[in-house]
Amino acid sequence: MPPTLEEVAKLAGVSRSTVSRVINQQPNVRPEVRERVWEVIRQTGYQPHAAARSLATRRTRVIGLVIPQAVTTLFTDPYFPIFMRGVADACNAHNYHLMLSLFSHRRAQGAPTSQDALYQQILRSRYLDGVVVSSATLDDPVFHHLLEDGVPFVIAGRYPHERANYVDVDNVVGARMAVEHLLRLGHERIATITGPLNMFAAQDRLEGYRQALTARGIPIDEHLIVEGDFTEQGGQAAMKRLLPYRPTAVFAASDMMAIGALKALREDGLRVPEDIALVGFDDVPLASMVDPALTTVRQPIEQLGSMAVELLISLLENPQRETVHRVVLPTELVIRASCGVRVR
Amino acid sequence: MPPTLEEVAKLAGVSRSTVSRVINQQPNVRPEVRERVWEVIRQTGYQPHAAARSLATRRTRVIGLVIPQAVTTLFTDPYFPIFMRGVADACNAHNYHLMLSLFSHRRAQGAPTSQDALYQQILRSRYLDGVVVSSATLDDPVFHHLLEDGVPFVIAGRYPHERANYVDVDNVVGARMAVEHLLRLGHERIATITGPLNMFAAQDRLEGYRQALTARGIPIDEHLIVEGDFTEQGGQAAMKRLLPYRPTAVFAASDMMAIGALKALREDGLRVPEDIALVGFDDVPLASMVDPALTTVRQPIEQLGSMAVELLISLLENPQRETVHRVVLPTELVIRASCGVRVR
DNA sequence: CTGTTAGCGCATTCAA
DNA sequence: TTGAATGCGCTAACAG
Repeated sequence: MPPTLEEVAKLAGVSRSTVSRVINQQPNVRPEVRERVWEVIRQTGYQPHAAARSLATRRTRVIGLVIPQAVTTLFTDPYFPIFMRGVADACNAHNYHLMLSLFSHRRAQGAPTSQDALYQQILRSRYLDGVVVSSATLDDPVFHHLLEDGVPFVIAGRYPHERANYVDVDNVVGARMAVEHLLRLGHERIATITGPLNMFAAQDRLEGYRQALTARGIPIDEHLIVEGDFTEQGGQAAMKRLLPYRPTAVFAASDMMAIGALKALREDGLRVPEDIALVGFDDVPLASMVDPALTTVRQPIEQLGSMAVELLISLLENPQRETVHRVVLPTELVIRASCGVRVR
Repeated sequence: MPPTLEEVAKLAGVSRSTVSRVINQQPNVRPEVRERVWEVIRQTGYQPHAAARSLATRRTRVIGLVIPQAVTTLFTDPYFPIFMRGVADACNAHNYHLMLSLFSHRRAQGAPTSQDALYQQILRSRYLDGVVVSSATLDDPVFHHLLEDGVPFVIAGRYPHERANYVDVDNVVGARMAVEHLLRLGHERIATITGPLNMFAAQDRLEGYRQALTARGIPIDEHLIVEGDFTEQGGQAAMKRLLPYRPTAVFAASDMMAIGALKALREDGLRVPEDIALVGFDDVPLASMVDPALTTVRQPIEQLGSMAVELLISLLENPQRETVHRVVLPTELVIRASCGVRVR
């Protein structure tokens, strides 16, 4: 049996309150007493009981990372682990713990509980001080529940609700930079493979594509816009549908889709970048390792995760419910071989 | 303010105990009373307070997934997300929650706390009912702490401690099958790129390699054994070191290393499988997508995660501390193009 | 500066 | 079958 506050107090010859003050770094404890208490804490290996503390303080120091409908994407795309590392690092740095809520597409066999019920349970049982939501679709019910239950939350990705705090990357500008680069290289028939359009990230990248072309006075050809799903297979399939329309360049809204497109082009005997230029988005590690190396838009994925957590924590620790916080991180064009520019 | 047991009891016109019995599915409540209480629970949206419940029951229904020294590997290798999906699914299925403890290699800036201190804190604060440990090295201090604190735990991967429960895949047999396959194809100068040898999985795969050769009466040539680190870059570097010794076939202990090796071979102008045969391990999604498609050893990664959780839960729910549980899942040779067999 | 007191919300004896 | 009483381990007023 691990020691309790009570026991530590007895051993140190003080009251529980004093020990409590010591472990909570509160003032108003005589230095020598403080030292004596620390000594006992060290010797006994005392550690406060999390549940007891939570019950008293009404805070858990646990934040949840909610990833709704864990589509296959998440597990093929390197985005996810990198993002999570950012999240985990920030939690560690601030002494918070991380609860992971992944909801698989398929209903778990043993559980009669729906994803919706699981949300409710986790959110309302007050396991969590706050929540980071990632990769949700626009209409995900989690937002409804979060708002209704008044759970503080931060979204990784834009979300246009008046009470939604979020951290996002500048998808519009990133995509525009990519397409502008292709335009500069002389391309005019530029196609795009979008992400699933029920996600804002996908919508925003498409918007960037549109803006770049429009600014150049090039009319949008809807045949050159095909919806993908952020996966490699999706990119490959989308590219096949694009081929009949003979684009000279393609902007894929994710690196994995670009890699899929690369495959489709190869199968069709087309060379990249000689016959067709290709640009991706994300700059995942794989992007620089494929042949030809992918020109792409780098987004600070890990930082996105850290920032989301840090924003959430700042919300938790100074509750200024009035203001809504939004952060947009910049993206950066990384030029490699696949767009046809000769790199040194 | 969410409702408490007390309030529900009042509304239903019964005592707290009765409501408690109802939510905990206990017998000895008159059906009509039970129904009345449920009705109030539904209407109020009552949900038990996790911390209060934990304090009383001394159980949290939270299990931890501890991944020590989150080396880069974890975030490039698709192994990790797939494993985690298995873990998360099993948790959802059994109504447990998942706490993720990732410890980054680099010390988080804000935190003066060492990884060791973080372990202590998480384990001893009784946030967790039990722990699944993955990807630990042999000498990781977490094992010491777990045993000392008496926290129930299951390791994903073999661990030869008398009190250690684990779930593993049959790395030895898997590796042996891979090498035997190469032997059958007529190869005799078979090299291997191992994983980091401070992990049992790496050791075991090397052992399988040795067994296959020895059984065939082929002496082990230490020049043909090079240590990698499970990453693509590591595989590439290892392959380069191997080239002077002119193997005719290579068994890489992970697919990512095999892909790295592929790259090194290409750079050297060698064709796979014509000039040199290549076999990997894992069967990650990427394995079937590279060119040539990788012959590899499939391990049931997702199942490994689920089984680890299920074993842990069974340990938690029927505490038979005497017995130690060990599960070894089978592996399977998947023959594709990179080994030089013509596939239909 | 320190101790006493009173909950936090629930499960669980024990009586009735 | 039900209710009243007790305590899980801690924090936070409030006195002193």
